[in-house]
Amino acid sequence: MGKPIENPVPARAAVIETLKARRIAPTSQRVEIAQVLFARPQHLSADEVLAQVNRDRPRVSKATVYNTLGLFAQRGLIREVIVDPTRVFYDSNIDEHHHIYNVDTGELTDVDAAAVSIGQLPNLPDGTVADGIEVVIRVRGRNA
Amino acid sequence: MGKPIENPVPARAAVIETLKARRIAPTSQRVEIAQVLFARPQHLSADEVLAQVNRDRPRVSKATVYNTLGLFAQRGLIREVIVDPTRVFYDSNIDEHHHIYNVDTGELTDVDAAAVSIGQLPNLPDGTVADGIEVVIRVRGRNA
DNA sequence: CTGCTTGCAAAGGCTTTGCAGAACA
DNA sequence: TGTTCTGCAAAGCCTTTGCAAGCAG
Repeated sequence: MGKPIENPVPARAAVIETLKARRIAPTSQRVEIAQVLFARPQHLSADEVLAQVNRDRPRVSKATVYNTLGLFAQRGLIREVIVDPTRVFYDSNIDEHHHIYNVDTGELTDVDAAAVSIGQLPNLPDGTVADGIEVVIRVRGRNA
Repeated sequence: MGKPIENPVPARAAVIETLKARRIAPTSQRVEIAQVLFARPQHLSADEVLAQVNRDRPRVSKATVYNTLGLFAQRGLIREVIVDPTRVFYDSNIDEHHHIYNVDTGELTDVDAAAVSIGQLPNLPDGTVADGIEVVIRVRGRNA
């Protein structure tokens, strides 16, 4: 017979390796959160992550979700997307890309980096170094 | 002698015209707020506007500042800049341009639209229309 | 043991809201 | 007099923090 139920999206072992690679101790809570995030490329608010992680039963507290998302972002595992003044989105896709933000629905859509060509960067203030470029195309419609 | 103190930056009359042009009733509070905003192109948080308007004496309440900034933004008189999860900046310059945001200092700098060339836009989700494009270059340094 | 983690609850900071009184046409 | 606006205070939301208990090495 095949193996019993396994690989609860994505493989726990793979997630643990990812965390270790960034020098993040793979505690059970962090692994749970990472599994939700890396199930697929997506944009989730802290609250959505909290809800998904604890879908069936309590696993991680709110404080830990916030701390962990902050840690992951700081370590470059995920990316913070600031487009909505009411909440921060965490993007599990860290490949260079941009976003379309639907102001009416709150929906966030990816835009391939290649789809938006950016010319030479302007001069940055002295003493500063670029930390990232984000292009946000705001749209409205449908449920306007 | 010259005229007595006048033109408290910018001319009250000009501001009133600007408001009327957008069909905003020029109440004294709105005019006070508009004068602060349009004294020069700048980026201010609601709290900063509140402080400047009431610099010498109470003129406008916090609630009215928030309501008014929201109204001005909605009417296209100013622009909301979402780059910091802790507060919204209001930009009194509505000409097409982008921003450099210093994550460490919270400083916001303008980037001329011409300094960043954007290629053709990607396809927008159906039923939606572009509402604006914002390029944010995050930098860190100096007081890192 | 010693340091890192977690969780609960409280605190915080920004913004919105309810509603009564004021202002204006 | 009807409508719009303002201000105060309370409420709301998302996020952070303080601190004691839990865990891992």
